[in-house]
Amino acid sequence: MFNLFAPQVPSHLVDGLNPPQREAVEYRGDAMLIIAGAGSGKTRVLTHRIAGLIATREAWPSQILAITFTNKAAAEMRERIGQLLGEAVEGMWVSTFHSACVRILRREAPRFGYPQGFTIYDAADSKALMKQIVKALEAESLGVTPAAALNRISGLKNELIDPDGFARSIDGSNPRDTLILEIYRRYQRELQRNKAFDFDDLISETVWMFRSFPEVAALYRRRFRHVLVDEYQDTNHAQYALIRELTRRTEAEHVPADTRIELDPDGSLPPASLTVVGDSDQSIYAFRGADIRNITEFEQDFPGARVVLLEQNYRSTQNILDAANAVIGNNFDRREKNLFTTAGAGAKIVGYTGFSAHDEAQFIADQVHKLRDEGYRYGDMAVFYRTNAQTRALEEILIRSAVPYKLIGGTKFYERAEVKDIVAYLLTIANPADELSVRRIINSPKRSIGPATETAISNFARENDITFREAMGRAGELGLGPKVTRAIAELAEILDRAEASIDPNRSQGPVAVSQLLINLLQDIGYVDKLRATGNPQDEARAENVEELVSVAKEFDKQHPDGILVDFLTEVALVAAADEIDDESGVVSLMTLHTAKGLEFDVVFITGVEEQLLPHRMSADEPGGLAEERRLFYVGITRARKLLHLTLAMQRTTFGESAPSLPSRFLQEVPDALIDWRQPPGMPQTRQLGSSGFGGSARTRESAQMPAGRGLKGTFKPTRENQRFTNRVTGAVRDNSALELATGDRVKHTDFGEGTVRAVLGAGAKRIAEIDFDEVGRKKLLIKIAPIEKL
DNA sequence: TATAACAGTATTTTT
DNA sequence: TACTGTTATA
Repeated sequence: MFNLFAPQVPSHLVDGLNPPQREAVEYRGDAMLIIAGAGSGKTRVLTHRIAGLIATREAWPSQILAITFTNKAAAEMRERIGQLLGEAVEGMWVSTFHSACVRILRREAPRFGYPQGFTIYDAADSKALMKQIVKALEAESLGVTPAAALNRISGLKNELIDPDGFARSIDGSNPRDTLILEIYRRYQRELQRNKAFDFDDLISETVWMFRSFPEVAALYRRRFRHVLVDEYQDTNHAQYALIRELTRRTEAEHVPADTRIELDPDGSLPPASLTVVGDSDQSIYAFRGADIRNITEFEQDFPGARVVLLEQNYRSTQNILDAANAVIGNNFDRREKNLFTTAGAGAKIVGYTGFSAHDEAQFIADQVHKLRDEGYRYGDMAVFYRTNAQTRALEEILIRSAVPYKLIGGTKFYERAEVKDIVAYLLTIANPADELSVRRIINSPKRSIGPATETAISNFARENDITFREAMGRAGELGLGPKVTRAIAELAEILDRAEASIDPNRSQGPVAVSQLLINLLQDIGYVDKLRATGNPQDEARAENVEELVSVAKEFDKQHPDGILVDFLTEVALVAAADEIDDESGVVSLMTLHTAKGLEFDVVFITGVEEQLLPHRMSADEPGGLAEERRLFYVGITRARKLLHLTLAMQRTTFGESAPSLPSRFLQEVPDALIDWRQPPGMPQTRQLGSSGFGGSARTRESAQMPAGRGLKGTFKPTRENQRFTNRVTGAVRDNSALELATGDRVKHTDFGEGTVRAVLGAGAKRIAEIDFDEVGRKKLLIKIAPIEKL
């Protein structure tokens, strides 16, 4: 037997670890699977393991590739390793799958006929492209929408099935499949023509590249001797294949000549060591092609792999863990695992049923204020929801209640039209072949270049076998009117100038990204035109554009040698969770998916209702319900000290209000663990059943709750519902002129009459603290509160 | 070509 | 509700 343990990992890297954690840090071998329950200290194990490899000189930093789920997690891991080693580590790759692949692809781009500045299409870009194709093929009449086609193609790419492979797998008798195939072919052709990759391509094309160029793969295999992958349960087949390619043995014929690593007797380069960390119970991305088998079959895939189980939880109280264990225990077909802690029972889980989504939100706002008074910071609290649509009511109430918050994800900064416009300019400059981006900017700001003109340019380009962008440079030959010709020529010149200014061979050296952006904005007059309208929305847009300039400035500061494509890569790959700023003292709002990997002292899981959690759409997907349950489990296990489960009796979708039922998952949480501030179900119903809502504890695997004694039948918006004291609406009014003083009596549209206790802040941010006669103390933003002085 | 008005449809989750 | 796409009109 070889010595499978490290030559003395320094004690400060293993002290204080429990035995399995310690094993995970010290084990040496080709493959290790760390099954890490929620909160079991896996980040610690991973960072200590990497630091150990470097400290013992078993590996140079540059021989390490660590894959995380978000860029933020990557940055944190890098920093923690630096702290453990007492110095910053250079040359180590810590990044997401996508970032790592972009890096490789850009470096190797010339080998497969792509420019280094190739464009990365985000979901919206892909959709725009797909819309054109679907329209051209009239596919919609056959029931193939752009979204459906993209979904299908994404699935294929995740499975590493290219158009030819797909062609082989279908029998041709299914017209729908034949159509999808044609769409897939055209879609890839367009991407190729635009010199662009979509998100899925980043992974799959890297795999293809490695397979087509074994000598290139060998370079990376030689370099990365230790590969570590976090959140392994959420890897899809393409990502799995990528890992396999990287950790494969390199045959002697492909081993680079100048290799200084010790080779095996047959001249081959032994495989790199692989460490993966994951938890099947937290797999929530099956819809995106994540394949749980990657983790469940790891031991077959990598014979001799060591498996380490981390079950001790260092995050949550026992009550929270009991709830989590009970819920996830309802998923059959899983490896038994029970989280435990020595932290003590802790507070009970708080339950609350609102009359409406606004009412639910009001409870959260009140609770946030109360907990803040008890010493929790805003930044230690988070609100989770299943769908982004739920944010509306939450935001309305939080604003009105003066709760500082930040939406994580959702309609992101980079998805705003004006920001996309400017980014499209930069994309055009980096990759003139990207016609999608050129077309996006050609008439924005308005230049009187309409569809007819665009077609003319496009035709001219085709006839002369040049790109759309090149055709613009020959505007004079298009035979268009003088005004339009000048507009096109002018834009082409602006772009030429911008391209020239970042030419690395330029005598003064290339201009910084932020300077490029500033010059460009000057040239096109984008901001000025927005400001000129006097429309407050356009003012907000102008501010967003300026925000982008600050982002570029910050980028220049962080990466003094960074070039435009680096900036664009960063922009293309920002993840929702990357936005979280730990220092800012505000409550975080995010989806349950975004919450993965994070933790907060205080957590609110909202909308714990049938049709929402589990979501209605999951009902007819195989395994959908189990995945929803894992999502709920992920949410529960984010909480360190205090967990809230909230729901509403009725919820508005599409502007239509409909009654909702408590989630079946609520029944899975032992009654004794929940302190219901406002239980679901009617008072009468409550006396009948033990768990507080209609029906037995029997859980059906259908989307509907047992109808018999469910709320649906008994619920009427009448007298019975009077017990919902906070019947909150989203009402606001402009109250900026209202002067309030302590002791004033006021009347609020939702809360009734009350007495002002205190007025805090100044100007637009004045906040009144009011004791309402019926519903207790509330904080309100005076500017928009629907109150009047009595 | 640009804009306004209207009708129809869509919300699951995301790198 | 809110956004997108289509159509009518300036």
